[in-house]
Amino acid sequence: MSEKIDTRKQILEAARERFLHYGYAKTTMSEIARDCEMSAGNIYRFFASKLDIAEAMAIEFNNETFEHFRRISQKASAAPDRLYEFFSFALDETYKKIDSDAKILEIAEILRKERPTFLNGQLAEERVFIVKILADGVDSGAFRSLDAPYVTSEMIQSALMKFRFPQSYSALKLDKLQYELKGVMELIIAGLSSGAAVPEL
Amino acid sequence: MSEKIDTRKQILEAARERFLHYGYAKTTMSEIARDCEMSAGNIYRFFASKLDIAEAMAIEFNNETFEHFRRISQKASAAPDRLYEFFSFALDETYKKIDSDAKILEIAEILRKERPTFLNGQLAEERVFIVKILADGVDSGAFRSLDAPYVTSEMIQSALMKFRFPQSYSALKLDKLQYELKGVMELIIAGLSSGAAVPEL
DNA sequence: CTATTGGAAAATTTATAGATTGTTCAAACG
DNA sequence: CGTTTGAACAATCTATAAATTTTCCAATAG
Repeated sequence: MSEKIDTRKQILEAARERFLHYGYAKTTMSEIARDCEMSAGNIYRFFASKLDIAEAMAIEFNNETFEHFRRISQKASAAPDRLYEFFSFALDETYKKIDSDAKILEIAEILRKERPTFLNGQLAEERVFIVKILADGVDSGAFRSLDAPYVTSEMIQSALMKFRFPQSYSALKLDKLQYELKGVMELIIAGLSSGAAVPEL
Repeated sequence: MSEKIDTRKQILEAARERFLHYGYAKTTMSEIARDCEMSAGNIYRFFASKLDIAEAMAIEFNNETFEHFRRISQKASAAPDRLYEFFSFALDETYKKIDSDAKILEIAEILRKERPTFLNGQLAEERVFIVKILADGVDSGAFRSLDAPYVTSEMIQSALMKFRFPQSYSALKLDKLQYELKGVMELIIAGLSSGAAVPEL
């Protein structure tokens, strides 16, 4: 049973190396299989498709990032600072990873097109951390009380989409994106602040 | 001299009909020229390239929208309402136009790829109206005083990009986009409100 | 002299035949 | 019995030659 898990890991590892080195499109199932000393057909006992290998890779890939997110969301610093640090870290991390390796962008784009729900799932997971920061901020009095913190976290994500997927949504360089993120973040945090007047739209 | 302008208009009109009917890629310079009873080569005395015809079309196209923007920005209603109306109108208008005709999206996408600065110019023009609304809001006391209204308008545009180019930046349907716009707008207007506390980031 | 043309060069697109690849599954294996 | 294979099939990609299109410009027309 643990052997099955090991084989899965082995396939994933072989795929990762190929994908990052040659790109998703340019690596074949046979190549991955050869690296694992098995037949291509056998991979399908562990992954339903090539796309699912990419998805599994992305999940592993994001798990590291989520670990950072958790740490940031649990910091002792003020909620507004944590909220900014959260998105600031996400921008730097994502931008640098993709910038260092065009192959990562290829996989990200493919998943965005072929597995649109996967991305939504990832965003939903991130919302957990955002909601935590919002709740802390409300408790500490830094933020006004929120009718629906979960919905608010969706709106924050919506406004900051451009910075969460920098290379997909714009062609701006990191420093320009950082500058803009800071500006938008100031507006959002001001909008969450205790004194802010929520309009009736 | 007025004849030159007329010819230009004629080319533009012929191109518009072809582009909207058959799409940008599927109409050729010869077809446009034939409609105008001239040779393809002669078009180049009026437009430097086929792309420039599309760009000129987009400018005309946007001028109508800008007229609406101007009207909204000059309304008597409260500044926050005008700000919301501005982006709400932009969303509805853009979404419906593109939804009614896939050819318009084709042109928009081509301009986005081949003429990235053109789009920036259009956004800059829109900022004039946003700055006006912001200034009015500051004067009336609805908004807090702003260090740099122009920069603030850039940040607002950045946060609302998704709604300004709905079909390019997401696959959401109009009602979902309207719902999200309202939520993000509430946050932004709250962030602009007199009581809002601007953080030091 | 300017306006316009028609054809030629360069760039791009289309078509398609051939090869490759993702995926399935009956048969072989351990 | 559960694993694994390798051949088969459909889908996709590649290469490239032919055709089309954009763009330019020397020659022509007015």
